Amino acid sequence: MDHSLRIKFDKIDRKILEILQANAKITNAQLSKDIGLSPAPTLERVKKLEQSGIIKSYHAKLDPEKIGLGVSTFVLVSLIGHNKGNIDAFMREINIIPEVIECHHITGTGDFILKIIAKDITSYQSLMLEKVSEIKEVDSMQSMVILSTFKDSKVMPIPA
Amino acid sequence: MDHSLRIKFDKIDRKILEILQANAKITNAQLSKDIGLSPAPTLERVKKLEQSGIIKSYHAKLDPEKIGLGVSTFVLVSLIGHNKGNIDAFMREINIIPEVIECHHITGTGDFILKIIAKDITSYQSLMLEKVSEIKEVDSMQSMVILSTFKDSKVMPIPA
DNA sequence: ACTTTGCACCGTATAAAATTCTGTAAATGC
DNA sequence: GCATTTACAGAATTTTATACGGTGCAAAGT
Repeated sequence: MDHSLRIKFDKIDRKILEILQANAKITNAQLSKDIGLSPAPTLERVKKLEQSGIIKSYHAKLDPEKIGLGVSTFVLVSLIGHNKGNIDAFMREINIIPEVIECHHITGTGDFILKIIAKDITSYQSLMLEKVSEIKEVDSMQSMVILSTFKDSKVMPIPA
Repeated sequence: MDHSLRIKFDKIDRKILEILQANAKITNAQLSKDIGLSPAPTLERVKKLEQSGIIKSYHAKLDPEKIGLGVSTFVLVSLIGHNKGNIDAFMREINIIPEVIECHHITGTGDFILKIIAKDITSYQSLMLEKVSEIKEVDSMQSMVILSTFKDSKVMPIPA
């Protein structure tokens, strides 16, 4: 059974999605020009894409450096047990740490991969020691510090 | 020398940034209410944050499943050489692959970590075989398939 | 201590944008 | 072929963003 309801969208919708991923602040008038429709049906399509959940939300992207966030990392985490209870407990703890931006359950080496952002190495260290490694379900961790980011695209390629 | 020009912003600006990260589509009127100012200076602050580069851009977040993107992965990549020429060549190749959403240079096990998104396992496989592993600077790769995503916050914590 | 300057704010007016409404044409189903 | 539905355009309306003018406060200088 397929829970993720397949909503259909055509070539025009795809173009709308591409444009809004790259630039959410475009006016409806400009968007309508770009896709070759009048404003009314353009807006109608956007609303439909929002209501159907294809467009989930809109976000401002900030410059981490300029807001004083100098350290970003990926952390591979192994749990002591792999049962659902442990995973749920871990998730709950992770969710209340704002510095943990992402948390994915993965195959391979570890069990989870986290993306963490902090002010500097010092605050990163205390975050890890006092918060993350204090979670009792956590067995081992391996940090990968981001030296530089070459690509950080907010535009997903939409299959035909 | 500090290239990342430290722009100063106060408590109100911080609140604006938090709100716009979580919801970029908020109206200026509502935003002004939330922060306790009138619309005019609120807009002024937002514009300043945009011009200073603290706010880089605005993006629509889509539901990957609903646009037919069922497979997301992190890939650790080691290069054959670690000199600048090799890294630049690798970056150029990576940049033209739309399925590679992110590319970070990291410390630790590998040299790079990529985030890749694809339609299904089949298309992921052919992407990896025909595009990524064809890049001649690539030595080894290790894929971690995302089974599920528990947290994907677009809100960074802003240090005081 | 007083003045001056500059900045951040507010209320209002204007311009632009989003949204709604109405009618029309094309596509779909019977 | 006719009825029904869907998607569209153009115009009217409402909402929102933006620009302007004036006010108070705080910091800097005298």
